[in-house]
Order: sequence, then C-alpha cells, then structure tokens
Amino acid sequence: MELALSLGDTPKPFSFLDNTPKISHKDLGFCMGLGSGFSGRSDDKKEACEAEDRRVVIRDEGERRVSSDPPLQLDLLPFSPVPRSQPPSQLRFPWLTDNLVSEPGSSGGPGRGLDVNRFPAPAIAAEEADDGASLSSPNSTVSSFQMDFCVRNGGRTKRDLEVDNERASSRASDDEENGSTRKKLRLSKEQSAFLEESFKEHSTLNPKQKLALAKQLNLRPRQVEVWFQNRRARTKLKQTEVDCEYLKRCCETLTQENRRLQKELQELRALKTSQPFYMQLPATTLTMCPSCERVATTTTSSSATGNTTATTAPNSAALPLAKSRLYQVQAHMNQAQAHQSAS
DNA sequence: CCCGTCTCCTACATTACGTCA
DNA sequence: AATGACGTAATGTAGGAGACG
Repeated sequence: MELALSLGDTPKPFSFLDNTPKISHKDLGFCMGLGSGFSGRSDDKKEACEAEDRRVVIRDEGERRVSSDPPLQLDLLPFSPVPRSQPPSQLRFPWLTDNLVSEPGSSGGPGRGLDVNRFPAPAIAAEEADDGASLSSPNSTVSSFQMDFCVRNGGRTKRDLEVDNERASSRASDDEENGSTRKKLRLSKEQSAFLEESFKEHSTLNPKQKLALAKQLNLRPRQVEVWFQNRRARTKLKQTEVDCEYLKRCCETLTQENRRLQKELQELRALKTSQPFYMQLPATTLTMCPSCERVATTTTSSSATGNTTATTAPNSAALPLAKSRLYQVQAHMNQAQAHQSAS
C-alpha cells in the first residue's frame, strides 16, 4: 500500500481575497491518496473519521481490538515538494514509515537519545487511553519510531542534549510529584523542529498521526495536539499581519492616486478659467469605445448647416495636453460611473 | 425522517510559565 | 537579583460534525 502525499497549491498570499479565512488542511492543499484498501475517503479528515470509526468499534466490542484493515505499510513517495534540509531518510514520519524500527524499549539505533519530557510508561499509556487510541497492538500502525537526530543536532554536543533531557525530565518528574495542575514544559529544539516539519506536511493531525508523533517525540498526545493548535493560531496571526500590511499599502497607493487626480483636476479647472475660449467650443460628448477603450469625442454643433455630428480629434493647436488629459479623466469617471451602476 | 444526546475536533481567548535583555 | 517584555505551552469554552438510539 502506498501513501501519496501531495502538497497542492501554495497558500494564497492574502487569505482575505477568498472567502475562506479559516486555515484548514484543505487550504494547505494536503491530500493523501491511498493505493488500495480504501475507497472514497481519501483525505486526512476522512482518515481521521476512519480511525475514529475503528475506535468506536473497539469501544463497543471490547475484544475486537484489531481493525479489519490490513496493517498499513506507508511509504512517503519521493516527490514531496516540500524542500527539506536533509534527505527524507533523516526525517521520517512515524505514521508513514511504520514497522521500520524497533520499539523504544529495545536497544535503540544510533538516533536514540531523545528523551525529553519523558513520562513514566504508565502515564503515557494512560494518556493514550485517554485519547481513545487503543492502537498499541503489534499490528498497529502506530508502532514507535525513533527519529534520527544525528544530523539535526547541528553544533550541539551529546552532552548538551543530555543536559536538556535531564532538565526536562527532572522538571517533568517534579511536576509529577507536586501534582501541580499546570505544568509547562518547553519543548526541545529537536522536538519543535520535528513538529514544524510535520506541520509543513499538514497543519492538522488525525489521531493516528498524533499518537505516532507523540510516541516519536516522547510527548503526550495532548501536547502534540496543543502544539498544532497553537501553531495554527500563530500561522493565522502571521497571515493576518501580512494581509493587514498589504491593505495598508493598497490604501497608501489609492490615497496617492487620489491626490494626484485631485491635483490634475485643479490644474484643469485653472486652465479652463484662464482660457475662456475653451468654453466656447461646441458641446462635446465623450464616449469611450468599450473594446479598445479609446476616447472619442462627438461634437454637436447647431451651425448654419444644421445639426451636424462629427467625431473629432482633440483640437491639438489650442488644447494640447490638457484637453487630452481631461478626456482621460472624464473617461475614467465615466468608467467608474458605469462600473458603479453595473454593480 | 427527525430529534436529542454524546463524543470528538477545532478555533479562539486567555492564562501561566520560561527565557532573555 | 529584580523586572518587564515576549514567546509559547496549557487551559477553558463554544460551536460544528458525525454517530447512534
């Protein structure tokens, strides 16, 4: 079975331009296509529904802990467009690479060492139970997976990591002992980075993914959930700021344009008063060709020859630039009026 | 088919904690 | 060492959606 992970269009630069201000997995263009075994339900929301469905079955039937679905072996296809700072092999997502590594209790691989915020096993188990995920069977798709942080650690030494881990562990255990209601544990850089990477893949998690991430990072599923909630909120806030900035610039541009047009209008009025002959011209109707958007004048004069209608070019001798500008301005106004009446 | 209830998930607002200048 | 600002983990609440009786 293959999991096709495709990131669609990049998020719209200005979310207010469409009518979907909410940031959703759909906005981010996330879509999962399962090669076989599933039909119809293809996105992660539906996947979540399936997981939920299974949980319901488990709750209701007790003994039937293993769902009818075959064990999933999901592979991340290599065409993921998200740029990575490292090859995929270094950054594996647990729900995509099941059954590839040993259980956390076993002798860990080279990357073993992420033990931040570790909770006693019973606590984790209880947490998982609370989250309604009874997916811990050997066939579960949520088998543990250890992340390889060797590359990610950058310049930090092994000792640094150990210190981090000790600090976090002691804090966690202190909190456990104190039974304090609120415990805030700062996530390690590695944990944050990993969560960030998975957030790039999709901004929402289904229960399976949440559990896998939690296990992977030695966090409680609730913590992973909260992190994604807060991350979505931050993303939205940032987008709002960007939108706001864009609107500001639009406003400034329009204000400038308005000032410029006002100034032009003033100049034209001044010109009009200083050149009274201009007023003696026959009545002129300005029309604009809708296709080519060119302004044409229709002069109506009641001369001795009777009513004549002729399309004329601007009197270039007497009214050079000013008149043509007037046409432009008037055409603009006509256009605006037409637009206004149309809407 | 409709309705009420339950469960889960999410957005959102807020609080509280950790870090840093 | 004390303090305020800031970032963010954690909490509480309301509302929507789906399942179920």
